[in-house]
Amino acid sequence: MELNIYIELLKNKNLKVTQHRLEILRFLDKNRTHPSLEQVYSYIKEKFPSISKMTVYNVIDSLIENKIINSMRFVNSTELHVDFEIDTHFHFVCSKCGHIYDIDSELDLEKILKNGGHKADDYNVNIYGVCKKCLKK
Amino acid sequence: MELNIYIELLKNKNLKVTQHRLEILRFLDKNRTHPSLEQVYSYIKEKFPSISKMTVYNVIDSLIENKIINSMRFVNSTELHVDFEIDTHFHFVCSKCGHIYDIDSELDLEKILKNGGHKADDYNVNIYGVCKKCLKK
DNA sequence: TCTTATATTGTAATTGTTACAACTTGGAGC
DNA sequence: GCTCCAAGTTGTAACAATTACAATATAAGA
Ligand SMILES: [Mn+2]
Ligand SMILES: [Mn+2]
Ligand SMILES: [Zn+2]
Ligand SMILES: [Zn+2]
Repeated sequence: MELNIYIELLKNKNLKVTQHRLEILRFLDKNRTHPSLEQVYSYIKEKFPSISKMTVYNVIDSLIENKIINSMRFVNSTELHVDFEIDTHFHFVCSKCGHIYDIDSELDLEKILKNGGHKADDYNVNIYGVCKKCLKK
Repeated sequence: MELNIYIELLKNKNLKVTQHRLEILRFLDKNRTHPSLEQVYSYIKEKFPSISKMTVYNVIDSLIENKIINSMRFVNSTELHVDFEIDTHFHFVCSKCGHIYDIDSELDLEKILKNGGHKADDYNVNIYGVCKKCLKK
């Protein structure tokens, strides 16, 4: 059963395996649209009508903190967005349709931070513009 | 008089030259620390004690919209930050001291978006980690 | 100086996030 | 399985960032 994937992700980080965490992980895995917390909450509420929004915040926090998922903010949005994909990639945000595209690319941090002395853990690259689809209209 | 620089920036975009806009521009030019709106408001209130926070939002909005200044959000902060510098560069955010460093680098958008069909206007690169100074402690 | 489009203001509403304390539950050890 | 406790969940309330809006004031062109 595929749920085992998520169970392992959690166990590897010594996180308790709860129904909420499993369902949120599954949702994020199947929906790679970079949903906001509100969107995660809307979805999860259908499965667990009595779930608290605080639980969504808590679950997401623990997943981010343990690097099981990624998070990002965009200039034009006031809320945190999350991404099941943790491997390095960029994002393209369309100002017309709002869609957030994955862009397969990565930074050469070594080169960029050359002799600057800073130690990087992570990064986000957000590109803003008009997407292919919207350009065709 | 140096204020002329800011007056021209505004006139070139057909924006009215107001004391508030001038003072906010001067503040951002002299303080390249990527302040949040709250920080801009705190400062400007000393010069214009009766200024409304809404004016700060309006001024900043108009400056961003007209590409006179830049704006960005960081995953660990809930508020918009602004930057007088509009030329392309990256940012490094220290998780210890919170300082936001400018990193002199740029993306090769052509290469990154190759045949993807999207049209980019702008981008933000945020790198997270521990800065030089904090590493020395 | 007059006029008008634009900017400012204050207030209130909305939205996103955090704090906290009481209650519940997963899973380790028996 | 049963017991126990650390970790997770819940609800509520506070707080913070942002937006909406309508009334008033002002910059700048005629
Ligand atoms: Mn992604
Ligand atoms: Mn900068
Ligand atoms: Zn689009
Ligand atoms: Zn630091």
